[in-house]
Amino acid sequence: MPELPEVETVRRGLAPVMEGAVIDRVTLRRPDLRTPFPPAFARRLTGRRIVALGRRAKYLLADLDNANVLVMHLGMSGSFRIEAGDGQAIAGRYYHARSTLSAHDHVVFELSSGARIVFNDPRRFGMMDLVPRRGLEESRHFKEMGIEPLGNELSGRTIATLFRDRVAPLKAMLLDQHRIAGIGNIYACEAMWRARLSPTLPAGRLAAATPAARRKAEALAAAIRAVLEEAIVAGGSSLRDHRQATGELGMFQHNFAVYDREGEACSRHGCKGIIRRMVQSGRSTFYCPVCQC
DNA sequence: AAGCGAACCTGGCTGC
DNA sequence: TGCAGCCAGGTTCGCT
Repeated sequence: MPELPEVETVRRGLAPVMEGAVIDRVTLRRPDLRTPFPPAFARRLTGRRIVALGRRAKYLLADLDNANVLVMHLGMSGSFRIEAGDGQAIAGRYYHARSTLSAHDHVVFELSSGARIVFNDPRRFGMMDLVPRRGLEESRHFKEMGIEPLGNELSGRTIATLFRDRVAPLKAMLLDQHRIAGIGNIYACEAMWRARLSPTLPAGRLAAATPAARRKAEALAAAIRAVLEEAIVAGGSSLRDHRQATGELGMFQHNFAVYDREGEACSRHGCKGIIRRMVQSGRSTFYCPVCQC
């Protein structure tokens, strides 16, 4: 499911009920997700107050009052849902009533606010870990992680530096979390279309010392920033199963220019192209063969 | 070392 | 209706 905009949407949904709440009880309904839960995971969380809920790339970070951070990743199919007692408002809003847990509800957090937070993940590519706040940046999840695309670092110059001498296709570089972190298959396709760049362009070409290359790198940086920001405003993209933690659907899928639109007309003004699908490093790439060159 | 492909796991959809 | 095959928003490992 979730790329940066979906994770940010989930964070914004969870923050009002999690921040300031104490974790009364944690239930693990299986021993692992993609990786095992760390030792004594539930016990170490119990009784802790959640100070803040943050995000780094596609990771959610719950800061705890004992200087540890609960690190969570949604993988491909992970989602959170917020439940409350019947008719009980939390932080001024109503949530779904408590439901019977289903087979893929793997983790349940019961909070002092009365909220119950359920993590569901059919494919179990998600992950949870507990890491000391000091040294978080050096932990295995974040040590090699690339820049935050909505932060100040992203620019044409940065892209040129990150892609210099790389011969791999642009699409593969955008998916490489060690360079820019948070972009996934949908937003890589959408950003390349917005910047009118070919997915097969050797990424290093954007680092050439020519005005044209500089313009392309700037266009790509602007496109990445714009598409991620617009998607966040729309509550992310709901394809099969992504929902916001509040249960609402994201709406950005209606704004896709290329993703999952094979065979449709390119929507760029004046372009007569037909959207095509190709496979790059095992993933579908959607693009317009006419205006992305 | 960089760049691929495969693997992890389940469910939904398509076509026979 | 049943079943095989393919595809899916991510990450990591292992092979060239």
